[in-house]
Amino acid sequence: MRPTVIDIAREAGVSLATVDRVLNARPGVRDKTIRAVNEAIVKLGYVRDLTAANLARGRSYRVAVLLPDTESQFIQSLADALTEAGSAAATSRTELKLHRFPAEDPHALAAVLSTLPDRDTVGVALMAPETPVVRDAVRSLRAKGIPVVALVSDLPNADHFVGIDNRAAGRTAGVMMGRFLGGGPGQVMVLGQSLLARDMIERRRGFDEVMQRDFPGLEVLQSLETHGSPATMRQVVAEMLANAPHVRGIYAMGGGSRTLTQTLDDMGLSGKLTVICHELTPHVRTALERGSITAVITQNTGHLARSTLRVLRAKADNQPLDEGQEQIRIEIVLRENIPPLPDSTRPSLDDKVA
Amino acid sequence: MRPTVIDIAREAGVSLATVDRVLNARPGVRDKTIRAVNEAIVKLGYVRDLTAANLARGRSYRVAVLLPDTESQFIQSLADALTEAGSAAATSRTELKLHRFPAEDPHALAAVLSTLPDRDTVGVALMAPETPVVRDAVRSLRAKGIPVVALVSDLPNADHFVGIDNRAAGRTAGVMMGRFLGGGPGQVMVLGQSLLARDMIERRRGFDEVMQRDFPGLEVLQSLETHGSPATMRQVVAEMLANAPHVRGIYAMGGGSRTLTQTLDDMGLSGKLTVICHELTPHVRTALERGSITAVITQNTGHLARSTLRVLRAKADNQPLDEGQEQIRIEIVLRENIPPLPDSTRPSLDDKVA
DNA sequence: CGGAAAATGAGGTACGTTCCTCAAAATTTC
DNA sequence: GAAATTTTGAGGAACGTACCTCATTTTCCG
Repeated sequence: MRPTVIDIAREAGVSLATVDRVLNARPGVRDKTIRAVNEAIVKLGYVRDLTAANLARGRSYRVAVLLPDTESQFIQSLADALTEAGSAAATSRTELKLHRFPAEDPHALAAVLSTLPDRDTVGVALMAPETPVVRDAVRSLRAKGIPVVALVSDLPNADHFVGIDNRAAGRTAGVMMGRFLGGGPGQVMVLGQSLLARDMIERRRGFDEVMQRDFPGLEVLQSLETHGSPATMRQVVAEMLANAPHVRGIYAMGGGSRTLTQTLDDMGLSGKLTVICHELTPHVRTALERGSITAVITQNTGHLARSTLRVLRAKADNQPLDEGQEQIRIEIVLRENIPPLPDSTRPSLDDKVA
Repeated sequence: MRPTVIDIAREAGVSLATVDRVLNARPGVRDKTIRAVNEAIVKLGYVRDLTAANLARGRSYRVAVLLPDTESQFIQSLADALTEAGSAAATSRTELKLHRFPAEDPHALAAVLSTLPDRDTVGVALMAPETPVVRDAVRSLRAKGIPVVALVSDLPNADHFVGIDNRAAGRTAGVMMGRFLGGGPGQVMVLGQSLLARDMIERRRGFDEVMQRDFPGLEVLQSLETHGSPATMRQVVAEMLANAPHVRGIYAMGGGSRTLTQTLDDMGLSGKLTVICHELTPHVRTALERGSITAVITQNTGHLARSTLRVLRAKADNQPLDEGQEQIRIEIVLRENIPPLPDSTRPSLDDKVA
């Protein structure tokens, strides 16, 4: 059997109360006694049973996640993943509340944030651009002792960032583009919804870095902003393709992949260009299968969601993180390694619904 | 507050004992009563507190993992990951025992397996080739109600497989090779330690599939077996390169990447060929950075380890799996997206060691 | 309708920890 | 060495669930 606090008390020759004081760093214990207890802990290899501890503490983790209400498949998929991770975590005293806020209204966001402390929320995850309002709201939460996690797009004053290294993601897109085009010659188009968000800037920087250094034979054209509007996208792409006769690749840094592939389809260019984009949404999946998108740089929303919960819980408990586990991978998806949609086919030992 | 069994009892108008019988599927309750309880559960949104349940059950998960004692960096990294995952899981009543067995001696393996039931092990994970001895051992464990998980290389009679889809991995390697070589012309060499293990066979199959279908301009040479011996590897590669003048790419399906890059270095070919291999070991990492390996298809050992534990626990509890989470990704690593080695740099709310 | 069988209730103990109170012992201070 | 202070001990209640026993009620069957 695993040793319990009682074993520690016996081994250290002290009472249970004292062991408890040491374990929970409560005052009123002599150094000498603390040492004795710690030695017993080491000697017996005691490991605190967190499930029992949480039960006794009556601790439960109320966590809030705030996402913009943009109608993007990626955000939708992230929201779904969060909801699922939340309900899976319900069995372990964790409760996740998902809020959506109007993307263009930072004040609405701030308003939601300010109500959280009342409902004893132990942590907040936030996907939002870095505006002064957001920055202040984050600061104020942290001042109240509530940890804040930045989701997908980093916020420098958050406690932790859950998402990929976007600079590296841009570099990865760069190598793929460069190698797939055989190093040149040719031109490459770069598209982005908005060139202001931190993640876009970093992707572009990483992409350029690699293209300049490793593929000087390829000319990277100026970034085009599409503002999330299908019409703009269509117009901008058509114009560019008309003016730049040697375009062989397109790097779509974020969003709008649906409109992009449709535009290319309409122009009869589908499959003729090397197209690299971000986020493996359902639509991008089929585009990959059809061959109208060549490669996708993506981050797994399930992983993002679970990591968010784990990190918030760890922060709430002031426990260290398993950095390796929280490192969100930059995944490269080609037609040949599209992750299968989950479905289980294995026989089980026993099929009763427990 | 979250509803508890007591609330359910009150709501359903039955006693606590009855609720308990329903929750734990014990006999002696009328259908009508079962229905009433379940309605109360739904109505109040009751979620069983697993931490309390496990505590009450006195349940603890003793899990055994068996790895061959091969001195491969991949296996070493897997062993490390398992040990780490094991100690992280210790706080939640899980105990992992790691066994190593002589790779060429299936009987030693069987011997270890047969001792496990005595020590009330609730599940076993196993990385081993599919021999008759192993097959029987697995069958016998399952007959005793102990779930068995196949690690890295699949065993058809296991309860679950933790690892990547090796056929898809081979296909992925194929597309990368094909595209990086611009579709041809040229020759591609394929190396494997042993062409008998299930994972190797599947990788080869996937690779060929893609090469034949999508890159007919590239000639894939016959697979070469290296048997894990550096000398053989060296000889085989040298011979092949001498006989096949148009080799532009090498696909190393498993193991021996260290010897391979060294051989290429010695021959002055480093960086001149497109080399794709498997598993991001420390050595492969540096080879990627130096440019002597072009791309790596890998599976994350941390993920493998954690998934193994989660799956075994779920199987032991007869609970459903989160298929999405247990899906091990086929990761593509290039020089530009090498995952950073973990190190934390964020400021924390508070630095005390809790 | 009576008796047997099945279903339910009441109550208790246990899991390993937290956190509390109050008393007793040890140590420090003057 | 007595008083003040600090440290320690003993014990108990609680967290939410599991699982046990024994008594009581309800239902079923002939």
